[in-house]
Amino acid sequence: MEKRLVIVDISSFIFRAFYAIRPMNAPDGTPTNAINGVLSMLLKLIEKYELSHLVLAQDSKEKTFRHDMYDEYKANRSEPPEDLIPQFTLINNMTEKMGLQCKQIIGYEADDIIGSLCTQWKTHFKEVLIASSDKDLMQFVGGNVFMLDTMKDIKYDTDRVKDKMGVWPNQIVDFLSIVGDSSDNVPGMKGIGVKGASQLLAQYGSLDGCIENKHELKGKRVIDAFNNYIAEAELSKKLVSIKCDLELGLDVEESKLLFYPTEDLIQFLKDLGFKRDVVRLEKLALSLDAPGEESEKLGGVEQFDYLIVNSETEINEIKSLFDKSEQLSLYTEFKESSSIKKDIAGVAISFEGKKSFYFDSESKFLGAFFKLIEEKPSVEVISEHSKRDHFYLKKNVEKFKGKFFDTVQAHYVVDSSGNHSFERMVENNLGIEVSKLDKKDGPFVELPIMERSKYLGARACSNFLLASKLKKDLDDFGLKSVYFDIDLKLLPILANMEQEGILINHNFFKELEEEFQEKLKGIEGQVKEALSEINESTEVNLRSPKQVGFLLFEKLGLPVISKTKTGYSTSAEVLEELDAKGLSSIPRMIIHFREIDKLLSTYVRAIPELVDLESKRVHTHFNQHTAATGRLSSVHPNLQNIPIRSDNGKKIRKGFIASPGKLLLTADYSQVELRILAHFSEDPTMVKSFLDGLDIHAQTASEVLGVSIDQVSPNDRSMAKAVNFGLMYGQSSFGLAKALGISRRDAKNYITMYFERFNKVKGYMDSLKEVCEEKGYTQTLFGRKRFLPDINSKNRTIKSAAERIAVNSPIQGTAADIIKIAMINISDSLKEEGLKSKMLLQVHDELIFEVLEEEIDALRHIVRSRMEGVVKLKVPLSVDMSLGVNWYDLK
DNA sequence: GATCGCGCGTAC
DNA sequence: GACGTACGCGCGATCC
Repeated sequence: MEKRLVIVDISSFIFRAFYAIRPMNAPDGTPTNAINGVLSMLLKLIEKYELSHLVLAQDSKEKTFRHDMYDEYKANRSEPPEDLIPQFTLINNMTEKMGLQCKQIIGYEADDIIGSLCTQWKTHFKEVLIASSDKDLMQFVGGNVFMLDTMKDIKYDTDRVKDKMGVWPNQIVDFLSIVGDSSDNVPGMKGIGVKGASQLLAQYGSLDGCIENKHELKGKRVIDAFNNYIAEAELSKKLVSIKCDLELGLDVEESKLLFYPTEDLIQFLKDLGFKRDVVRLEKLALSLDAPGEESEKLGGVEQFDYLIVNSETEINEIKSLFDKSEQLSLYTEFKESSSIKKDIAGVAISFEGKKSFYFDSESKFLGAFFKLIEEKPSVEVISEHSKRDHFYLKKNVEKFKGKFFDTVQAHYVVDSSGNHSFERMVENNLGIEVSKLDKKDGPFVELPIMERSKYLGARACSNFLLASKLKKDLDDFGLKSVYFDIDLKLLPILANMEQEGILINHNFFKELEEEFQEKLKGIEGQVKEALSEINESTEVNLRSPKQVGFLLFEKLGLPVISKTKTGYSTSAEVLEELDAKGLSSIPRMIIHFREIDKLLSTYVRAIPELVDLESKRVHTHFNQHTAATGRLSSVHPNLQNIPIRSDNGKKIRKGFIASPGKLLLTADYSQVELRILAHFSEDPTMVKSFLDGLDIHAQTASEVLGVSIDQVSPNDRSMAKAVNFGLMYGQSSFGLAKALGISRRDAKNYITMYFERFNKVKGYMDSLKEVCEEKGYTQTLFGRKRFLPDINSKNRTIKSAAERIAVNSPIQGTAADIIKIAMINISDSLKEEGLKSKMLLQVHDELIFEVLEEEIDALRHIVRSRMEGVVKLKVPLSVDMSLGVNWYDLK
């Protein structure tokens, strides 16, 4: 990071904050508006201006040398307002607890401290910024010194000063000597104002220049002034001149910004009633260094040491590092990026985050390194991508038993929002920039070896440092258990599932492709025919929403149902509505075309492309750091959205098959999210219906409609089902009405009746929002956090969106935690009992296994008991299981 | 020719 | 504006 000093005129901040912010009080009645304002101005500075050093300059309480020169100095100042007085000390306490450097020198004003800092320190910094509203300080602007108006976000350079004041920075002193400064009771020269002074200075350069050329001056008032008030001008000049040679007694490095929200500070702010600032503070802290770690804040790549291992000397050094270290970081680069089985191109390791050792893939010294790992099974391997490195080490280190620390996963557990790329993690947490491979430099293997060792070495070192930082964060935020007991344990299990893959019936996909191809041609023919009947011969690409919109709404003149930001909406919902109007047969045809085309392009054609040539199976990748709630995601291909709802779509599942002699076993949690809702809310009606093993949706309908459960019609049940689901997403009456095709009033009634019947559900949801507002995050049953800064947004739309997330995340996230724990326990049991059946896939509430026929009963037993036994809730967890030769025919 | 945002649709 | 979490296709605009 570039060195940037900000000097804050703290008195100026305090007064501006006091007048800018409406009165507010701590729980004990103390006024707090200035404190709050100063805090947020300081935080804004820290967040926005990338400062590395900060000094607060404070006025002396005693009389200053200026009072000695001039009795009347600042004589026009009234006492500060009553409500502000008690806040001064509190602000001092606060800045002290923030660890900020505050400078005060008896007999001098903040201006003198600022002037001295500027002059004496400016060569140490790339930039010096003065945060004050005192015009006098503009005299220092120039070169790398700027003045900052933090309220208006203006950074004054010399040109801006000239614009604002009419004179250049080096003329500010003379300018103020002439016009005076009413706020400090500086007299100036009577009869000359702002305009006159800037004209004079433009012409003669300085006050002395004016005096020398006194006889040339024009205008009665100006001449009078220079005849009578020269003494006043000279006194004024002394008053507005700022001392630049004060003995500061402060070392540059003592002003380094090491701000960290300590317990003490947080408690202090909580006592003042600043709940939301605490959240902002914690968030900000994530992007800053903790105190005491500044030595690790290295400038960048060139700060690390890079060794290429090419002799016994390095191996011996590594050996001695192994002896004294409990961790090492390892960073690998693969020859081809996407697949799990590809060979590595190079690997760098580091034991302390300072020095790295690089091995090329062909290095004859790798064997020695692997042997050292094997001899030290207790070593913790810090990795950025442990699923990948897990296989690398397992392949090369016989009986590899080491444990991993995965930094991406830790970063995600600490804050599941945002970007977990290596470059961002390292930059945001350590302030270190690491290079990225640039495509135009060619692939990794083609770089010179020095470059290879530097690239991976910098990553190995910075990942080591990152791990230390993240371990501290996990501890500070109470997230160690989520990380170590759930996510970290799941990673090798996911790696194994990915490597296992699932078998594909290639011929089936080819046949289905032809079948769907034919269907598409048929539909295209129908569309053409229908169009020719109305003498419309335009060619339309049915895959283009734009062209479809043009056809339907401009050529055919159908009524526009809704619009997107780029044009007409042609969504299925719109097409259904058009079809219902019966004006044209085309919308229905497009619905059919879209359905088949979607299946064909996204699944039937795409999946066989991803079959691994060796294993003949598809190996999806499960991401555990992508979904903000704690869920997994699946990519390449996504096997978590294989169709099941439509008949045509469901057929695709026939293409996913068990290996010969094996079967697929699926096990899914029944209504897991609603059960979690029942557990959390403790709603007696809902809890009871789960305890009684009833059909929850029918039961809901019966409760809401006040009829017995056997009087519930299928339509009633599906209404209830929609409400149950919508509920967990924070759906409004508007949304429910749209989903069910009923009026908004009916939807609203239904929801009202629902909450009357399920009274505690409402209370639970409200409490989720409240707790989130207070704490700034939501939590799952197992303690996984999701931060929601938007929950306190003043923008209603943003706030309600955050509220819906606050309602949904604990439920969705708890379900995600539960199935993750089940996977860990199942995996343990399979190992313990020596079963050869494999877990292949996870689809949020469902697990898919490939099972040997002779292991069916044993596996069924393990899966059920482990899934249902994850945690004891107020309602039972229930699992349904089926068996089949493919993913479609399940019994 | 590569990249990206958009509209749309699939899953839980 | 209005239903939470994902991934990914084809189109078409835009960048190089």
